[in-house]
Amino acid sequence: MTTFYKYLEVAVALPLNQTYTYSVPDSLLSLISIGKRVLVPFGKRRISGFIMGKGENSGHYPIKNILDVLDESPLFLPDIIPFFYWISDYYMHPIGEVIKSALPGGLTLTDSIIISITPKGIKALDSDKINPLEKKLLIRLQQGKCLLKTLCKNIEIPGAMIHKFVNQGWADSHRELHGKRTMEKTERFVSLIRPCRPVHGLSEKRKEIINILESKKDISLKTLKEYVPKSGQLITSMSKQGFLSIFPKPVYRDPFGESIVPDSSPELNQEQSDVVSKAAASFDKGFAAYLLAGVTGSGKTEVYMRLAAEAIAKNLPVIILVPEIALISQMERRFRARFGEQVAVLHSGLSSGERFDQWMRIIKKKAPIVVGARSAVFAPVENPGLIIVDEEHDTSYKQGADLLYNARDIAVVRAKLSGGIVILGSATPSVQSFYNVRTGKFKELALTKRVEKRPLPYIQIVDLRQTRDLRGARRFITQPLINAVKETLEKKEQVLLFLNRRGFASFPVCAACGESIRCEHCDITLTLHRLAGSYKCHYCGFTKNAPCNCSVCGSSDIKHLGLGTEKLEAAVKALFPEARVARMDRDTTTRKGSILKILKSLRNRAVDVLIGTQMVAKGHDFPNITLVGIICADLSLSFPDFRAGERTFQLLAQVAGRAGRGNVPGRVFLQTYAPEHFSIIAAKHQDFKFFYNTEIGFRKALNYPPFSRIIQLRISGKNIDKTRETAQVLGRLCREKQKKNTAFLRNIEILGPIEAPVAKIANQYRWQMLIKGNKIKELHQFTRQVGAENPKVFNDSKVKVIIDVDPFFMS
DNA sequence: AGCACGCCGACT
DNA sequence: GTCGGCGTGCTC
Repeated sequence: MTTFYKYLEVAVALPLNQTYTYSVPDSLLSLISIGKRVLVPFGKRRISGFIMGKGENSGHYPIKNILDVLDESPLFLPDIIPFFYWISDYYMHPIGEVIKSALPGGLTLTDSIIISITPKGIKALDSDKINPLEKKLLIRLQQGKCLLKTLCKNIEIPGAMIHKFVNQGWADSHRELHGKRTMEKTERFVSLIRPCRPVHGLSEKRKEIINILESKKDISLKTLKEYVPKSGQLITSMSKQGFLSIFPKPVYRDPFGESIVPDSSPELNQEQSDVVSKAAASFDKGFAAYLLAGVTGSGKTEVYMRLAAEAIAKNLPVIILVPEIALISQMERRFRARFGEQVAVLHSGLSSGERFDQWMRIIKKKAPIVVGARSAVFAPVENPGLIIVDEEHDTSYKQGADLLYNARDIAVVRAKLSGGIVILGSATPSVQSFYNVRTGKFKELALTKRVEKRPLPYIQIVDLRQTRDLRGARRFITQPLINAVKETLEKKEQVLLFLNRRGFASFPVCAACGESIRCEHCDITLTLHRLAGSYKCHYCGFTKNAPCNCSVCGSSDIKHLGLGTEKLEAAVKALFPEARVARMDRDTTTRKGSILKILKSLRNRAVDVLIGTQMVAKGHDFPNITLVGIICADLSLSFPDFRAGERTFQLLAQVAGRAGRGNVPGRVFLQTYAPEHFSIIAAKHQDFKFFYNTEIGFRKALNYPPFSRIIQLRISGKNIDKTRETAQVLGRLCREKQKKNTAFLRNIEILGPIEAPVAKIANQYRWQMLIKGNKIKELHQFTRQVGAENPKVFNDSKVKVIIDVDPFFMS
């Protein structure tokens, strides 16, 4: 693998749209290979960069030597580099930052300036010629050296004064590297140095230790101490006496807490084996994309596992993407039961060390199957032969910060680049993916039958408009639902109540003056969390003690309008005092393992009624739930986003699918103010095709995706006027650019700029603009040109402009 | 991103 | 007159 490149092409993790050429000193030549990090001089700094390949000495500028090679083995393989460049190009994101986002975190290092005091500075402290500010700085420095950045932030001292100190010789400034050089974990191990015969004459404890060490090559100090209690002191002294040695040894961090009983593959039904054989037939035959539309409970996971088995039998690595951690652990358990040690996992629930270890296991080809969250699309397998994206419609595949990629979309790209096959699975496919089936881009695979022939639940729509006048709890839990809950509880079966909003009340309003209680940093009302005794902002996290008086008129008479899961919980407890109620939302599941705890108590029948937000909608297996109540189906329908209908349908269909997964058929009550809305009707009939056919008509009429493509520009800044101004300038620049080019004028539509639906979040004023067109290439070209011609607008430190290609959330 | 260079306002 | 603000430009 070693590559004797004299010159290297290096990508640095900075917002720069190019790579840089470095030369390699002879001493480091043998250490070079693509995918390793190198430490390079960059301007006055030293930073880490990634080796992308062979560089050229063009002779146009002097080339610097790299300073060091930071990795023993590469972090990525050459085959993934075209994928990185594709992403950098498509999402208009600097290549170095793309790689940084793709790799496990904590690997980039930079150096920063350290300031320390000199003897001359200490002497100056005694002088009476210094002013109080200077004294303050000297006293701080006397306590120890300090980062320049921290110094400026913590003590309010102008940076210039620090420079003056350095010039006067009172302080010294030098650079130190930050970040870990290696992420390997070591533990202290003990081994015997020389045989200690005879052992008689030694104490019992010594004999015991020697016996253990003789039977093993080495043993971790921790384990040895467990075998021989209270031996810590003794081991140390034995090592000092030269009997044994204590040394650090790299250990592998095991993220799999418990071992799992192996399973064997069950018999597939006809449909499942058809799907498997159809997809498996295209292994080794180049790129192919499939949409696997399978109703809930149709055994998609088993299909995934069979295909994975076929792939690794052909030596093709497999990646399985699952939208979130709670579901990953389910998927992971099933894959590990089948494939054991061949499975690696990658998700944010791992510690950074565990994550790194899994990464290295994959790259060293010890685990051909990777199960993980969206970032696992970057898993360092070589030329993946099969990529599976489970619940492909799920919005959490879209990364919301930094590099704004959609893992589902780039999974298709990665499969294409590696000539593998990709399978997108869902019970409620996205409009985009099904459109790709209709246009022949994807092939359709279908699972229409539930395994063990479980019937689909019966879904009844309850029109909330008829019950509007009722007061109290019955206002949002209607009589038919109350009756059904009662019946279900009497039969000792379990109930799931779904409400997609957490907290107690989302709209606290003053009864005296009508003013609502608002966030101090966002343009939004606060939500009362009664259990926590506070009002919380769901956008920035701001909290305020509750109860509190109206900030405008001082009245203490606050009405708590708006419904959340906490209020629902209180209402259920009032209506069914003997029922055992549990709530599952972000507030009750912050601690690690709390989701599993709730699921466990549900399985053990320690809970009768589960109340939850969309967290409960996602694929969890609730075997004893026979009744699902959807408290308000319309909450997601009113979002100012063209995908609101799609999300609503998906959410409702998924929640309804939670009912009756055991042997008992389920019932669903779907409460809504819009019973005639097609998303609701489609959800009632669990009819994806009906939903699609209606929705696609609207998309076409309004020229929304999948018929068009969108690039969103998000403008945000602390200053209300400057932000508005930048947004408007940007709008004008885009329109002027458009006018100069007939193709742009014909093919591109510019919408906005407008103020974002939530105009301020965390003290940032927000504007947005859409660039819409039928060809993504043209949108890229247009946006890139506008960006290149107006770098000042796009790189302003006061007002940030974010480019989001294929935006998911329009608010 | 961070760091240096360079050009205008309020202080010794 | 200088110190120090931050706009502009560059990093192999």
